[in-house]
Amino acid sequence: MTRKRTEIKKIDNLSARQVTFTKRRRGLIKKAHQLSTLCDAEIALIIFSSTGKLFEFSSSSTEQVIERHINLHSEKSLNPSAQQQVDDIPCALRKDLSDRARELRHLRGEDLHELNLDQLNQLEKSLEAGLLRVSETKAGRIMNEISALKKKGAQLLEENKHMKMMVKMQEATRVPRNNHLSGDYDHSSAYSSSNFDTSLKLGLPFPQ
Amino acid sequence: MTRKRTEIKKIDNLSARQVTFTKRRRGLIKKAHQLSTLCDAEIALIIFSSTGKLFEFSSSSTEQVIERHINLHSEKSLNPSAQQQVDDIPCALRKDLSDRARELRHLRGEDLHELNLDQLNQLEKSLEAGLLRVSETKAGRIMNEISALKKKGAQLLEENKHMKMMVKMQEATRVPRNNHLSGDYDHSSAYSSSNFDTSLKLGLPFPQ
DNA sequence: ATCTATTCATAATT
DNA sequence: TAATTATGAATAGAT
Repeated sequence: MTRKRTEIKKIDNLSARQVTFTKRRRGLIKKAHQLSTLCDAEIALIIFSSTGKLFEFSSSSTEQVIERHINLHSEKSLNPSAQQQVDDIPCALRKDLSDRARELRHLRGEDLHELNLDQLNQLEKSLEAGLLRVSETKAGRIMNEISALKKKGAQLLEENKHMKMMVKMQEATRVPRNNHLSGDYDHSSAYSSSNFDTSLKLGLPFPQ
Repeated sequence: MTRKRTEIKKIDNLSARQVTFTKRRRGLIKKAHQLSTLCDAEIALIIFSSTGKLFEFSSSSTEQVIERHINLHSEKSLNPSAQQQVDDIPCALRKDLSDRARELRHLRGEDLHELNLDQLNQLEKSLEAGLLRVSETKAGRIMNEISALKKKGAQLLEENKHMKMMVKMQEATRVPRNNHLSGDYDHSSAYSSSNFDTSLKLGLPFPQ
């Protein structure tokens, strides 16, 4: 909303999207808070980022507002009253369960004969979107690993140099004061070998 | 926020409060919509006015977002095992339910931060396999539709030819035996027009 | 409801 | 990642 009029459609660039998400999320929560205070309204705001992270604001408690919302909606369908409690809930659960199982099968490419062409198209879109996100996440993860390894590598190189210098110095003064220097050598050796161990552990996240 | 800096505290004057509520509520919902669109976030916004009236916005469905919110919070608190005896089956069901919900979210590319690189690779493979199957099924379905349409087209062409011949013959013998031939013409016309209807219906599976 | 002066939010930039 | 700034957007008060 500044420097340039912003078109309201998904921001392609990932990092720009993340920055905008952070800024606008803050702004939105601020406005929600202001509205609830100024006008004495009860507000719940639930935000899941595209990476699945949860952000929420509530004037009271999110659970409380959700409960109020659910109550309002269930009042419409709450007449066959009492005896369901033990019986009906498991039934609804079962329904949910089988719905999700079916959706999972479809996402795995099973039982596709149940679907018409429109549903297949929709499913294809959903799979493509999911795949894209997974690939993006994986790429990001890998880039992080690589840069961490590079950093570690540079660090090790540095330590290597240092060690070589130590060894050289030691050799230069080898014959005189033999006992003292041998003690120094052992110490630096133990130090560097423990560092190599650490680097090997850091390498392990790639087991393939 | 204009004409004068507004202090964020409850507006005393009732009508001023109502006016502000209306204006800011609209603004808030607009911003929520923009955020969800720009950053591909899943958002639910629930607003109860001080008079108890409900206003809501959701990028998908409020129920869906609420469910996701509840799932996230209930997964954290799932250890106390003892007192379940009667509740045991529903509990197992619930576990199943949330497991499947999680798997579905992952397949949709949500909450991927929960997964390590191995799991991401596995998920990617699964999505690719599913996508392949869906694409193949879709392609097969489309090829079938096309060949059915072609067949129908050929059939219609044949019938067309036949009709033309009939008309020609009729014209050649138009003046004599006028009544009889007119009856024949009507009959074949009705027949062919019903066939055109059939072909149009077959075309419908492609609504795009 | 509409208008406008002003503050606020934020896209681009650093 | 965190500030800064120029400008578009929201809105308080007036009509």
